Amino acid sequence: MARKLGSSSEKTRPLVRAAALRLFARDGYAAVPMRQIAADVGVQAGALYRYTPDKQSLLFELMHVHMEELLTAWREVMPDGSPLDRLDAFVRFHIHHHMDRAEVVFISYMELRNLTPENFMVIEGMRAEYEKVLEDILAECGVDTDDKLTTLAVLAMLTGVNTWYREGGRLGRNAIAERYVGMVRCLVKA
Amino acid sequence: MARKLGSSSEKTRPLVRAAALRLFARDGYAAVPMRQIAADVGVQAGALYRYTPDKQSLLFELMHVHMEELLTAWREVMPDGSPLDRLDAFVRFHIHHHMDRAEVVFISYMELRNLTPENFMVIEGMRAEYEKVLEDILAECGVDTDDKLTTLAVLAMLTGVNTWYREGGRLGRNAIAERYVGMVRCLVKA
DNA sequence: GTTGCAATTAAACGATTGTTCAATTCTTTT
DNA sequence: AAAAGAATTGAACAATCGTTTAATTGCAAC
Repeated sequence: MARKLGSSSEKTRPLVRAAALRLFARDGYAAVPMRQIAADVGVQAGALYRYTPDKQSLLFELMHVHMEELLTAWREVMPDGSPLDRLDAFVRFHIHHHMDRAEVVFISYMELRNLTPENFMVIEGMRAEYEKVLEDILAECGVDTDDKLTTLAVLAMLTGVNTWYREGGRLGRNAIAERYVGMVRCLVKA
Repeated sequence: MARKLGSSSEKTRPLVRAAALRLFARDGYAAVPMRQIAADVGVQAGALYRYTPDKQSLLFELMHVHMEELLTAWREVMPDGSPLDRLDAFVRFHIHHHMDRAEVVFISYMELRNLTPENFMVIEGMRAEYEKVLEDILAECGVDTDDKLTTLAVLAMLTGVNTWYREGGRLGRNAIAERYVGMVRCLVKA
């Protein structure tokens, strides 16, 4: 017996999230009034509070769901092969993810300081977990990971794609990913 | 005949800038009330308007002065040697700058969208100019810069140091810079 | 069609925002 | 010491913020 989502509430909730995501990404969390999110959904401000307890939860849930999806998506894609294969796979995964989910990725980097301390710790923990994924792969590839410099440098390079990639550019998504694969391979061999 | 800076005004202006810089970097432009900047300086909110026409100008001037100093500082340091020498020098310059002036660098990346459109265009132009510096060096080094991917990847990698470096870490500033020099050299050779 | 509940509105709340300004204090000059 | 000017205050401004709530609408079941 499938659970029906017939109620208006269940149809509107995703719209609220989508509007918050779009506006937070465009103008920044602090600069977006609840009234503007409401207007985007086509509703009055008070109605939003049926779908979220407050503005902070709206931000936190966007980031939390995203980080969970990021971590589980990698676990599903992670191959069993050699360390170098895993590194290539990680680069492709990271690049594609950062192009496909540009808005929520952007928020997850930019709005960290607008989280309450408790919420920040949760997200920060998951971010560290993801960072550890790359660190372990690099270590298996023979990179010295005593200090995190190489790990952070590679991650910064890869994450940078999020700030400049726009759909319809000259290079296709796969071409971009392969270019990054090449660069990371080069860094690992040295 | 040297111009004296005896007036209270000329002594307070830098304090206002310093407080704004510190607070904008810590909490974000939109989250910092003028009253908090005033409190940091040890003054009432109204007094701030002797030193800045409005809050936006406070942000813009911080970023504008910074970008000007960044561009002129490079011109003074830029060596005459081979392209590869210039590349090494640029990496060292960029890394040291991003460690030394962490707060204003951080603001210049994070608060772009809180600039008015006119102010944004000014800063964006200077950012593009700085990007062009690296692009030209890479081109001279034989890197294919038809698309900006390599340039942006290198720049993102280098700029990343701003997010994790903290004074008193395990690695010294020079050691960090030389590690980045090594990585960029490796990327250029491939 | 009436009852009952879910969803929404419109208005209001107190707090806070950037900014202004007359009144006051401080500093310098004469 | 008096006068002038600069600097600062403290109060007020209108606007806007996140959030609450009583009243109203919309919709489903009987």
